[in-house]
Amino acid sequence: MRLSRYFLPVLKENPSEAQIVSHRYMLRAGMIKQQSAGIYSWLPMGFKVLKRIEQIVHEEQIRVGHLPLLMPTLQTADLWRESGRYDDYGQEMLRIKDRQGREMLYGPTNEEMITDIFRAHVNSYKDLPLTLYQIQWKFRDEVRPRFGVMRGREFLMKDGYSFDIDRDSALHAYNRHMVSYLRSYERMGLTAIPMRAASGPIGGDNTHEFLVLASTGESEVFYDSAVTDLKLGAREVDVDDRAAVAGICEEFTTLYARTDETHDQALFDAVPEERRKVGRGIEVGQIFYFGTKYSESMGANVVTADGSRVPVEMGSHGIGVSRLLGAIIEASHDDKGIIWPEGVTPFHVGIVNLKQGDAATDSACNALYAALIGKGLEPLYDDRDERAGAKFATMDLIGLPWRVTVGPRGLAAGKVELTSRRTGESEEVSLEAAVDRLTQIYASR
RNA sequence: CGGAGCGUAGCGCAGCCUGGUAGCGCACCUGCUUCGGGAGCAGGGGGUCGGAGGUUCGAAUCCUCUCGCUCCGACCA
Repeated sequence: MRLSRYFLPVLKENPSEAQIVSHRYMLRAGMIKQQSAGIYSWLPMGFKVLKRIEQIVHEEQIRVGHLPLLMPTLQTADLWRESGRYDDYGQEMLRIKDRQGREMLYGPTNEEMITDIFRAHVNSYKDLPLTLYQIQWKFRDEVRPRFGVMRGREFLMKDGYSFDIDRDSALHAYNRHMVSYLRSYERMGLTAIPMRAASGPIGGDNTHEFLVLASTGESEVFYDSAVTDLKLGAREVDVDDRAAVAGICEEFTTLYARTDETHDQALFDAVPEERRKVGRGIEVGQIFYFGTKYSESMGANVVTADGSRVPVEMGSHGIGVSRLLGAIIEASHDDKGIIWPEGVTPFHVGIVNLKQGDAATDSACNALYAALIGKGLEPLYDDRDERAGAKFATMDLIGLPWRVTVGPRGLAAGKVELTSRRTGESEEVSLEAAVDRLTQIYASR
């Protein structure tokens, strides 16, 4: 993409409504525009990152055998009356009447609807296990939306629902989700720690939240610092191997890590003092096993091998996709702007032409641009007629992990400059070497 | 929902107390110079002062109502 043809309305000054760094940078980098309290338009750059994150979530869900589908944002009140949650959910649920006076709602979550789909089409244990998920917009009429996309009213969420014949199988689904989530977050460059959580309005007793450590987080967290060293990495996991999957979960949940809701001071005190940490975290996902809470109230039964009918065992599992943008920025920025991890960056590399209109730099930039595209990379070429400082400032703000600087001085020696946004380190290399390096860097992503 | 604020040009703000021609910086447009970390000079365009009502010869300014937004708290992916 050539910046001169892109839509990137960057702001020099901080919008007054933005208090936390991710919100400020998302506004300043032209990623979002607020339309109303807690409701945002996603401008091209923001939309691009949102789609990258969504793509990672999809890939990791599909990798473990979960099936994508899409349910509507609007639901009928009837469905929610069946589960009893229509009256329980409270003011957070946005209620709407259609022209016939029928009561509708903008879905804050989809347990009822997925259960309705399930009971209509699944009758036998032979169809289990089954995990269906979607990535769809939700609406929760928060009392006090804030922090930009971190606590919006409208937000994009991955919500998945698992159906199993018995408790053991359901717990395996729970564990499988944990592993899949861990890998998703790692691909986004995040350290997200699973922490024992309280269940809230969804219900159920077995639940973990995934927290990204950040000083601006809304939850207070207590943890053994050794958990931050745990990595899933590139290890192969057979998702049907219950023991292997449970083993990974054990590895990630044995060390003490809890939010203030479930904090147990006595257990915490048992952690070696130098590893005992108290901090704040951003919740970016949660998994629940809730048994037959919905299947019983809504009659989602299956026939077992011996011919009896039992309510299906369920779990639900969510990732806050739009919130992740905020969380990633909170976890990865400096005073100049965002620093995107390679896994989610909107463009792989920025090209800065220091002397736009100069025949040599223009043609070198064009060649570089074409070569990168030829390697399957997406460069953002700043071809605006701006001074060097303005171009650097824009690149730093929008946070592409790599920058290639092309100027007459270096070019005279046949060199361009490859700079890491994260470390600020530069190396002078030939144009071809820069392309090779970048190709290598992204080969594994 | 309790408490506290704020709505003046795309963004950041001043002006309001003490009513009298709507301003500044950034951004934008034109020209010249400049050109490796948000350039300089000159010129230019853009605002129903959130909305409605009232007081007044006259309202951004005073009064009433209303809408919107933000912050702190309680609640939450």
